[in-house]
Amino acid sequence: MAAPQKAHAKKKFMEFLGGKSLRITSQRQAIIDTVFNTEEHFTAEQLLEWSRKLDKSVSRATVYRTLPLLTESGLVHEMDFGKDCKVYDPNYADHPNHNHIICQDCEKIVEFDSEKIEQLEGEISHRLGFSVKTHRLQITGSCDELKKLGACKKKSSC
Amino acid sequence: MAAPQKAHAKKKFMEFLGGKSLRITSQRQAIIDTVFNTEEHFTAEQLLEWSRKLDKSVSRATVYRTLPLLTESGLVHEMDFGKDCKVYDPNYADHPNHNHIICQDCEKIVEFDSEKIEQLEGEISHRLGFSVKTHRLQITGSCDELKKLGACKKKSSC
DNA sequence: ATCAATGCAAATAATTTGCAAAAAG
DNA sequence: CTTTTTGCAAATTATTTGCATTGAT
Repeated sequence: MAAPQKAHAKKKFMEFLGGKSLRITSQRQAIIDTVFNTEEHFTAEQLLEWSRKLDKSVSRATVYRTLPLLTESGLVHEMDFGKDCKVYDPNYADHPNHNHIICQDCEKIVEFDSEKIEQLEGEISHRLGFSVKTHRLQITGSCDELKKLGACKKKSSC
Repeated sequence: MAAPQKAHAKKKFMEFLGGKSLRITSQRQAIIDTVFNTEEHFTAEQLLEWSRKLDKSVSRATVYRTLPLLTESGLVHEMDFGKDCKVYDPNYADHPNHNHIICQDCEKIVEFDSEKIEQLEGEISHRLGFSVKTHRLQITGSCDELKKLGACKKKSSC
């Protein structure tokens, strides 16, 4: 269950680095291993913390310098959930068009795909004279847990 | 063309303030008049600038203290278009569920409604065990101007 | 050797806040 | 009078950057 997931994405990112003659240092390796070993969204601060478990020498600056590379590669997306800090989503290699639904109470995030919505987006955009490059759909609401148990535990990342 | 639009929204916001026994000072009045007189999205800095044309004494702090009231009332929404600063949208009184399509080059923003998408969102959310509270759909792409003229002028707010 | 990458600490930039003075009810 | 609001300037917070040093190729 903990074995290296997203091996494909990791490899792709290494190639991305190579293509720009950027080096794979031990710090970057730790960051990459962390990113492509989780399905969870994370903040810069969390990534720092997690990466340091693999390599104590990872600094905040290096995390902040690596994040733009990850997003530029398209394998990680920068998200905004209305918090003060940015959140990063490592699941775009598998599901390049996925959407998010977030519980307003516990901040649980569920990802889903919808071809129908995608298609409608395309039609409407075309009608308005746009050709679609990216789309981002976020729904917020209450999750089952809240309805059943009366409350779901709050979380907060930054 | 310049006459007070959104008179209804403005009135609603005044009532919202009254309900919380908050006062309508001259500075707040200038800010409110500005907000409900435009269809455009704006940043805190722009709101400050525009409000000062109505009342020189409006300060940055007051703008920043008034914005949360505007969003709390639901008449203005805080948006995030991946820029460093937040953008505010004053068009939610008329179209409470509208979506955005943004040109990646000139940052032109077009708003649109889609009942079909809304319905799909509801169905999917329900299937995933969520009841929808809000939804936010942003599409980015290239606008006609770019395709026809080869380029559309870039803009940047912050 | 050469050029990229690092950690550190200082710098940014948007937003927030403490406080004493001013204004509203 | 009492309570809210203001402007100012200082504080906060996430993120970025300059620089001298270290590490990869």
